[in-house]
Amino acid sequence: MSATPRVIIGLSAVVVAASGKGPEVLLSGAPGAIGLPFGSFDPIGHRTFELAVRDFVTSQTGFALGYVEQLYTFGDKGREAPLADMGQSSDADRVVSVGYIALAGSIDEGQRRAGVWADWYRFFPWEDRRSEAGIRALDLLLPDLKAWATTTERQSRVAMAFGLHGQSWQESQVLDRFELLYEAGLVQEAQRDRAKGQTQAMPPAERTYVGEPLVSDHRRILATAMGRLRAKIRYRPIVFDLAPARFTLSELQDLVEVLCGVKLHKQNFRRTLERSGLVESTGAMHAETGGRPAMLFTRSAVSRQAGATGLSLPLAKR
Amino acid sequence: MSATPRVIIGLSAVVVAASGKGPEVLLSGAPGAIGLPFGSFDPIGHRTFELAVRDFVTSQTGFALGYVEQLYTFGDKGREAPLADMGQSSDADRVVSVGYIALAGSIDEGQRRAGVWADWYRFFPWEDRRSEAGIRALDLLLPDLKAWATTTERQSRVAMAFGLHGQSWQESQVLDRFELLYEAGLVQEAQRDRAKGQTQAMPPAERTYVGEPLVSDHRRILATAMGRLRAKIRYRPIVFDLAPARFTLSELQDLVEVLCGVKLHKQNFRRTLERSGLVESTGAMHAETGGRPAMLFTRSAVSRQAGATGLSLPLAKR
DNA sequence: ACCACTAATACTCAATCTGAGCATTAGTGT
DNA sequence: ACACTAATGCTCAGATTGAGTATTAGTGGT
Repeated sequence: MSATPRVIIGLSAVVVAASGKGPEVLLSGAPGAIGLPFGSFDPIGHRTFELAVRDFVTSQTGFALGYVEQLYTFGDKGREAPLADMGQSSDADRVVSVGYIALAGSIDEGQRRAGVWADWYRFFPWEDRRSEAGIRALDLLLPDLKAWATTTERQSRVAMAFGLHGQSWQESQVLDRFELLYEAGLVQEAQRDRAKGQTQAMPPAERTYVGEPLVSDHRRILATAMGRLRAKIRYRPIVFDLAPARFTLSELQDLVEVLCGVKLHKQNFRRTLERSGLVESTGAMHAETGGRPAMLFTRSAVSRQAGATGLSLPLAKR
Repeated sequence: MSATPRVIIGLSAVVVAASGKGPEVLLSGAPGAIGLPFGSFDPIGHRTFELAVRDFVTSQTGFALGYVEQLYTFGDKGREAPLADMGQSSDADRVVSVGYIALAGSIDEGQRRAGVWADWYRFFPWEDRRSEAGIRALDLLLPDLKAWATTTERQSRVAMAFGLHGQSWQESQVLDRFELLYEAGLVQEAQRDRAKGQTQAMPPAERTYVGEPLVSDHRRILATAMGRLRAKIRYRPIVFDLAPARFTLSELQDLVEVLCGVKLHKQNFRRTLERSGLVESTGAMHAETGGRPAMLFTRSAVSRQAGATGLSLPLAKR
């Protein structure tokens, strides 16, 4: 049994930060081969995965991570393209990657410039239902998706995932949507992975894709993270790990909206939020917006307790 | 970098089935060294983890799994005791185990006897808040827990996890509770893991423990699975993967109660359930209970859709 | 000092959901 | 026909939501 090829455990981290305008993820790699921060797990040096993740993210990017949570372990053969720059996996090795989500809190311009951050909607334009660009992105994809959906099973999956035919758009089904686009060949990774088996490079595709690709299966990992984060907002107070220490309710709402890609009903958002007891007002005000000054809030002690719930998301009408 | 010790990927499965009276998990191993079904992942033969899990569970136990979901990847050093019967990991190897939950549906007596099934409350008596035995189990532990909680931080963790001081009992915090008991040395694994480093075996403990131990960190894996399952019941219609094809609402309620270890308010349970549209009545009746015959229901098409929600759990008063 | 403008905050109202019970059946066994 | 036992039905008040309308308290000119 010792002739088995090695298994290499890679760790990838989806590090999310909120920077004034939106959710941004930390990237690494050279142009053309951009991916998530990725490190390999050293069975001797690292006692736990989590420590290893904190470790390599900090040493690669200088950030100290706050909240860290294991995401998923990706082990499918064939889905990952070889990571060119790792230089330590031979063909015979099997790379299994344990993905982590980390929330880096709210970062300032300085920190922002220190790392390579990108708005996550660059990779998933269709996930932003608030912007014109997002709506347009989905409109571009839908005809092709529908053309691909030749069976009823496919049709119903598409309808569910993308909220067609009266189904509602579920912001957390990011992965389902990505998987469908992948299967339908509408994201670049699909073509790349198909080509991989062959010796000859495929001719460059005619197709212009919507959304930028990432190295290996990192876009899938990112989709998983987005979905998890969006779902978790509803049942655990994690937004506060992305928000600054003091914030106005509008800022918090903006943050949630941009993470979930949807518009919320303002008055109802504040109402449920204040009732929840997750925030408490500091005395201070914030008057930089040109309107009535807003109260500054902080997360309350309640929000730090183990069983604390998340936010309700009162969607705004059309 | 090629001198690294090998990493071995183990797969462990928490296979849950509902057998008339309660949730049962599939076990394997010899008496005294009971654990979860465990297999090691073969990087060549297995294309995906999920296939590997289905594969080894079926070959080890004869069951075909239904719903399968990845649980967590456990990689902490020191938490796992060596698995005696694996015989393929040398001391230098690092075993990382990817845990899966699988729901085996509703099993009959024949299937039940074919495998080694155990009521999961054998390992977590305190998790059953409906039975006298469960209440008593917790009462036995609380004094020791309180004695251990010397700092305010510990006290508040204990209070949160076990629903003391007005905090409510959260059925899904199974892992938090187990971790606290472990840290407090109130479960057998704690003592075993501490003894592991030493050459001499520790003298047998005087203490009588509440709840049976499992091999390696399998009880922790099981706790994770229970927590996940209990939480998931609320937001995804997974109960139906444990219920028989046709069931009465009382049977379904029983199933949920036993999984979550709490009593529910009957009328309200049926009300929300019927409103949810997750079930639909077959015409048939079931009259074996000695009372008014009950309508037999099935899960509806809605309950199979991607975005379908779970059940609400209207707790019954004291 | 006064006015227009812009967000932030306050209130309202109806439609739903929930928590708790009380009341009515439709079988089974005698 | 009668007692018993679950399964169903119904009711009511209190809390939560979805959607708006109505007031503020600053800011930037004039």
